[in-house]
Amino acid sequence: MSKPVRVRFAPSPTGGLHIGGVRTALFNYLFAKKNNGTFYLRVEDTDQTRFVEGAEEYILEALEWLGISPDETVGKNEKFGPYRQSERKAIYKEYADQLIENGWAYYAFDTAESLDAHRKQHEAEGKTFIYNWHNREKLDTSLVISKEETAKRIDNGDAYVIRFKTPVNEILELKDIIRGDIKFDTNLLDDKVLFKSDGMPTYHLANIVDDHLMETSHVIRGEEWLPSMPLHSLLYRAFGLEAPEFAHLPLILKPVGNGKLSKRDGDKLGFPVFPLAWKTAEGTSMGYREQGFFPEAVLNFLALLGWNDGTDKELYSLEELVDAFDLNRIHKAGAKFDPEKNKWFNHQYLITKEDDKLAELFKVELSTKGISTDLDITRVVGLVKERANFVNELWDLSDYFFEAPTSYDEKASKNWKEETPELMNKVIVELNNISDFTSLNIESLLKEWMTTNEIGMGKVMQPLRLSLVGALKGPHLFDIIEMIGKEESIKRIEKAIQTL
RNA sequence: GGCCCGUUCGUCUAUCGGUUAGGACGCAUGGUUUUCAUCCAUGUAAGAGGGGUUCGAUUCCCCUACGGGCUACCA
Repeated sequence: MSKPVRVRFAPSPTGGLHIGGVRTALFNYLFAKKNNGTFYLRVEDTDQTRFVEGAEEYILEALEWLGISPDETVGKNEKFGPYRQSERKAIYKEYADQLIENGWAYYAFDTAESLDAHRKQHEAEGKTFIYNWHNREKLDTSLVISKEETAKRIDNGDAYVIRFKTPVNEILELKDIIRGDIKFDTNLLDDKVLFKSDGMPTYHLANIVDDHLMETSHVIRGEEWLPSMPLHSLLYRAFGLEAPEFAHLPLILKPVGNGKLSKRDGDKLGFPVFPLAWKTAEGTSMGYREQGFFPEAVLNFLALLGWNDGTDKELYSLEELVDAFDLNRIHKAGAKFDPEKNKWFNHQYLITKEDDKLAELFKVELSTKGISTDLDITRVVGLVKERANFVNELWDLSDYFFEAPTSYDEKASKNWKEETPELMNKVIVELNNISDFTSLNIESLLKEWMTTNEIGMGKVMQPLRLSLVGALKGPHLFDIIEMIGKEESIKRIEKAIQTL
């Protein structure tokens, strides 16, 4: 256990970073920091057909927004660079050749069409086609022709791939940190393609070579990779290398219905599955950032999806997560994504944020709305923030501070009785007489007036709120009166008298 | 179809053989706020089924069911 901890997040730049990928990155980050190790990012772009412009930049930007940027990656501390697999082609070829040399791999000349035909035929007969020991010598491979013949075909330009020669009759007993011991029968494995005819390695080869060269100590990845673990383990053996430790994370499932969370679910169900908005030809998928989520809240929620430290604690800063994190305490089963709880986390972060920090964010909103004001925004935010889940809800919760109501809530208007206008006119008189126009003072003077004249509080307070706010909602009424001022308050009451 | 992983309240989860099966989200009710929200209190609701092992199983083993993943010259 003296080997330094080095873990990686290895996404493919094929689109926006999915929320499941974010969690994988987070758990890698937490594990690295917990163990004073290194968290690096490697770009797995070996499939040129699926490359998407801008995806790599998006991933880095997303991690940066979340505050879990890698220590090493493309263009940053390239200790074992390059960190883009497409730029490491020559390395993989060397390793593939080494495997051929040692008899761990072979050339296969089958065309995609002929393999397809084989599969279809097997399917028609109710059988499964597996490319492995039981048929590899009946197919078009270097195993059944001479070295010279093989070399000749390659020189001729015949398209070939390099396949792994999976050993036979062996039960592999592998260990996963989260799942414990897992057994695989090598006879059921297929001879996976390691090196493609386009000169690029497949994921499997590149992954093993790079994890070794980049001195990876632990491979923490999604459960969808569990079936590849025997192949990867065998590859390490073939290279005479010690395998890193493995931990396969449970998947994040759809909130409703069956299956794992997909990129399309978010827009369909009204919550983001991307950290940042992601634009494609078909449209833009919403992002956590754009929806007003705080990165801390997203991380906190994600961390608790499938992991907990055994206590009842739920709110963790990133530092606290690092401190408490333990791979062994990750739940084995997949977890359904819960948009409601996700919101709750954001609410928790919002109400504990300092008012002036929130005010800064809110001012941006206000200026895009073209609102200019002399009001103390920090105080406004402080008065309404506990009603909000997101910064972008602040406006709807506080618009009456900035603009007089243009309509009155229908239900609440029932509180406007026949005698109300007369009462409200008296309130105007009282307000006019107050010189020290502070919330506390207004409150005590008005209440005093109501008690001495034996006027029921409800008869005054409800219509008054309706006049000023337009509905029966909002913070302490006298705070509102002080904030908008004597003149504006009276104006609004007069308008209500006319309108209602 | 084959292989692998999984299964505690609606959801996220605690429990490492003996508990009134705990917490959180959600929902409901009550209190506070003569508003709304916050907050507080209370309630709601769970060990997939069947076999074992054991004095005793949610916990260990097996079977079934169900859920999930993989099964490409994609990652």
